[in-house]
Amino acid sequence: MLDERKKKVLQAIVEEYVNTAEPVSSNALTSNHGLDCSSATIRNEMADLEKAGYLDKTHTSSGRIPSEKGYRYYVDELLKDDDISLEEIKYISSKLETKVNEIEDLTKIAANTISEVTHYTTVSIGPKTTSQLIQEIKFVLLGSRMMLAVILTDTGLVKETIIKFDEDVTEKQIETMNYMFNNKLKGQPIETIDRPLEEYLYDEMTYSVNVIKPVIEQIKKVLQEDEKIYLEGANKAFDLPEFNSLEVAKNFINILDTKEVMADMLNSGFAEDINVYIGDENEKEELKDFSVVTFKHKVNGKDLGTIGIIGPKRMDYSKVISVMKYINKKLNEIEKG
Amino acid sequence: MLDERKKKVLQAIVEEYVNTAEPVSSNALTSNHGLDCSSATIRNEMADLEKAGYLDKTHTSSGRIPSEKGYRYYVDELLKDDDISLEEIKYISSKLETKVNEIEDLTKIAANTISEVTHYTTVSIGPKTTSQLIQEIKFVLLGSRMMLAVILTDTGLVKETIIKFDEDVTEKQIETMNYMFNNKLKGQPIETIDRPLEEYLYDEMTYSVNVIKPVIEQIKKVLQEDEKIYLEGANKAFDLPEFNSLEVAKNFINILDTKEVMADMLNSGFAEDINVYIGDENEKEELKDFSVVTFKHKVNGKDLGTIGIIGPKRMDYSKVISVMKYINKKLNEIEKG
DNA sequence: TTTAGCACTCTCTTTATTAGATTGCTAACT
DNA sequence: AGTTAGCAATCTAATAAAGAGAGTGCTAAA
Repeated sequence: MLDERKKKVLQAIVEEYVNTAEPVSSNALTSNHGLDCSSATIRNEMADLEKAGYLDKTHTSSGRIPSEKGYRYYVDELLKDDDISLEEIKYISSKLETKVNEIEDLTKIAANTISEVTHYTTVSIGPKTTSQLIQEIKFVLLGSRMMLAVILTDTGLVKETIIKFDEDVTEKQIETMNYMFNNKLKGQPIETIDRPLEEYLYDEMTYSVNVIKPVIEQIKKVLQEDEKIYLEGANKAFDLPEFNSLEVAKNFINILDTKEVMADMLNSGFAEDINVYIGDENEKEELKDFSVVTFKHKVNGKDLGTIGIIGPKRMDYSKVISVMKYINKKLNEIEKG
Repeated sequence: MLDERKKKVLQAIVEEYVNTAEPVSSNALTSNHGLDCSSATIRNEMADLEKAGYLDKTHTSSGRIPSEKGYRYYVDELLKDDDISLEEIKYISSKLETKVNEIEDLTKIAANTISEVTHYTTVSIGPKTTSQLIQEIKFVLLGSRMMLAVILTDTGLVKETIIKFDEDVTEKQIETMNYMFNNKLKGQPIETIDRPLEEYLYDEMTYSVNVIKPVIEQIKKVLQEDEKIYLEGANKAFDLPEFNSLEVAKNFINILDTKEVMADMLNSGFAEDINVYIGDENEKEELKDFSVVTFKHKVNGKDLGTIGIIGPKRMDYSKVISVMKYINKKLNEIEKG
């Protein structure tokens, strides 16, 4: 357990380092941090904190930087979650009040807003289709060989897909098919579309496989396909000094380009709605030099998508978490009001 | 007019520089380029080419690099447009034969293929909605306060949008509205949805403005909204030596992040189907240090989207153009066959 | 017209030097 | 026992100097 002064010193070092990106010297802490003692005393405290693993040095005679353990302690114990200005509140409110018709757009707007306010790169993904129930399926004939299938889920998600046929189909065929599909799938989880069901549909349908097959395949495809990942503010990272190394910059761009890493990151286990992964805490090898904060965006318990911030370990955790909490609150207000 | 040997020297320098990214010395050209003369002779030719503006030096005693004029001459006169290997042909063919139901997907696949084969970053955009005719509009009621509008254009593009109402609407209302909209808009260019038309619709419709207004607004919005821009292989640029400068790298990421620059680039005037813009030839200030090759992808004269390659001025124009031409040929074959 | 030869120029790399920042430790102070 | 001043030791980062290497331009000969 850290005593009060050690906590203060650790907090001051994290905040100072987050601001300046330079190792923090004992001298720098004597003023403006409410630590009423000399630099020598702070040096002693720093040495203790380093021994305990909360601080690191870049070289023997450098100032200190927080270690991952230090950041973790800061996030768990010292963080301010109301680090948000009036201007920021205004900006966020105005952005979120934009009317949108599709859930994914709302998540995108939230991700964009977070990126704008925090100056970090964000990635976002829509709600997971698996785990949702099919509420209704509608077929709309477009021309004689093309159809649109619309699938509604219980959480209000709408999925559309175009289906093309190799032969002409009639309104009547479409209607029958639509009835069959709804009959069988309504209220079912999306994973339901499995082999037995497919066989049932093939059996029941009296007409050509040329018609029924593309429908099943395309619906399966659109329901199973990975959600699109949206990126915001990729360029913002390049304003940070840690990205002045080409290797880091290249690495970062590579990560953002690898959709699987991003998707796994956003979909990984959520004990809390807001999760912080610092450096090595990230499961993915590629992310071990970065910090990630994910934010599962829910309204009334319904999953509406996930937003992730990727930045340096020297991230302004207070700002990021304050903004996320405020956005969460605001979104729930809007949805209910 | 350049004599045969000067052409050969210029061509050799462009190709050598494209390969190595190093200024080309007179010595490097004496072997392997079909130039049967000494380095001193080549030095004389190089001096002439430099005076004429086709070559540049990085410093007084360095080898030569092509100037923008040099690249332009190469592209116009010396380019090979069959610089494509059997493996590449096979790879491209297999990628393009993937069945797709939506036009935009085809353009995306083509852009992805180009990026994979050339190792440059590509951006792509779907067909322009303006300049297309509305073929049909379908309304589908989803629940009691939500509707899906599907708009078909003459080129086979399908646009969908969800519309939400503040009051309950009936199937019958939707049907009437659908009839009115089709009656008025079928066969019309998309720009048709203007003030007078809106007024006509408001007048004709007997029911609540709460119903008709969101429909018109949302349809207008979806038809006018900017096409999405898809990016492929942003990380590939970082393997090129010209991106070893942080400034250039940052610049590049900034450009890719600025959707307007990309959209303007892809939508700018097309005398030809394939257009090459070298450095300063780019209209956009941001692109003046890069080269861009755009490729308007058409089948049977129908616009299906545009793909652009962004890379260094030291781009492998022969490879890029060969690949584009082959893809163009292949896409037309597939569409017709 | 082509080529060999060579001085000249410029970059890039390596090494050395120096100034500056910060720590850790010791000893004195409260 | 905790705090502080003082100072040697350590390391970085910036600057300067020196030398190797690559390539050109020019002159004069083939």
